[in-house]
Amino acid sequence: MSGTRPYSGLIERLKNAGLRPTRQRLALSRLLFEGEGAPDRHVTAEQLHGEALGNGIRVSLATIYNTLNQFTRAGLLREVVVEPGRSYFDTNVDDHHHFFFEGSGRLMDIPGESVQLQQVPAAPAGAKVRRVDVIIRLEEEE
Amino acid sequence: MSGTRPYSGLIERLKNAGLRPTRQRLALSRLLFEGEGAPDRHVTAEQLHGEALGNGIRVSLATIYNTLNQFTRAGLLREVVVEPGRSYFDTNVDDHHHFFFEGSGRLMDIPGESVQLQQVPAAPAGAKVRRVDVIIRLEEEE
DNA sequence: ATACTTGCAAATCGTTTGCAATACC
DNA sequence: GGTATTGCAAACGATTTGCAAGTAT
Repeated sequence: MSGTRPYSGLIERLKNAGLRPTRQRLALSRLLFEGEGAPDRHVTAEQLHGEALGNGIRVSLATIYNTLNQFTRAGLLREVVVEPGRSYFDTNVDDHHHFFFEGSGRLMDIPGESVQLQQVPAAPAGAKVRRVDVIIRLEEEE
Repeated sequence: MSGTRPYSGLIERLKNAGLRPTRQRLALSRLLFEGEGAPDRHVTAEQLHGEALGNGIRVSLATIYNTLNQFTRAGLLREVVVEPGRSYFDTNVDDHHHFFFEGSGRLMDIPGESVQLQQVPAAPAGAKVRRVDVIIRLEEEE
């Protein structure tokens, strides 16, 4: 299942982000950015941990958390808050919004152009808009 | 500070929601729906607890949590998720969106009409839209 | 009287942290 | 070699839960 160029540009990518390309960071990058479902992945720490273990990658959950946070700070990931008490990380860092399936807890990108705010209200004085999140919460029918 | 009609329609409101109007539920309703800042309040459990204690209302934090959840289920409150690890409850149950001040963790309503989605993408097959949340994240300038 | 609520303390969940061992440059 | 990173286990903060005691109808 491993390709011929196992680490393509991932090492560079990590270095550019100011992160040492360690074994675990590389392996996780691979899952996140080149794995099944990339480039539009939405993972929780637990999920990624399970996936790593399933692929024979030995990483502690603490490292998963640390890595996800570092990647987020470095701009490689984006954190999405939809549920109290659980964080999702999105491999798509561009401007876009989300569908959230309430039943299964699954998150899905909405292509950037298909939601358009007609008018974003002016930010209150002394504040500036850092980001606009649109979450369309879905109920799954049987 | 207590008015002449201390419980106005709150008892009815609770009864209609299928909740017994107990001492603590009434007191909390009063803070939430008739207190300072009503009818547009955004509280965390901790905040409401502190406020209750400050007003001489003896309630346990567990009861605050249970009450907020019951009120939410009953449609008297709406839960807003903006930060990982902290839940806000909104006394405004109508359709509307929020400004979120990242520095202070303060939440503010945006009047319903001033944000308009130009086109809400169709829900994926087998799912229907339950709610659309728009959160405008603000950075406070100095 | 009966069923529902409350408070407390303990339990749980997701996440973070301290620190000794280990890997990277 | 020196610094950054990892893993483990303990610590944490927010929230939930079990159960005995109290309260509403």
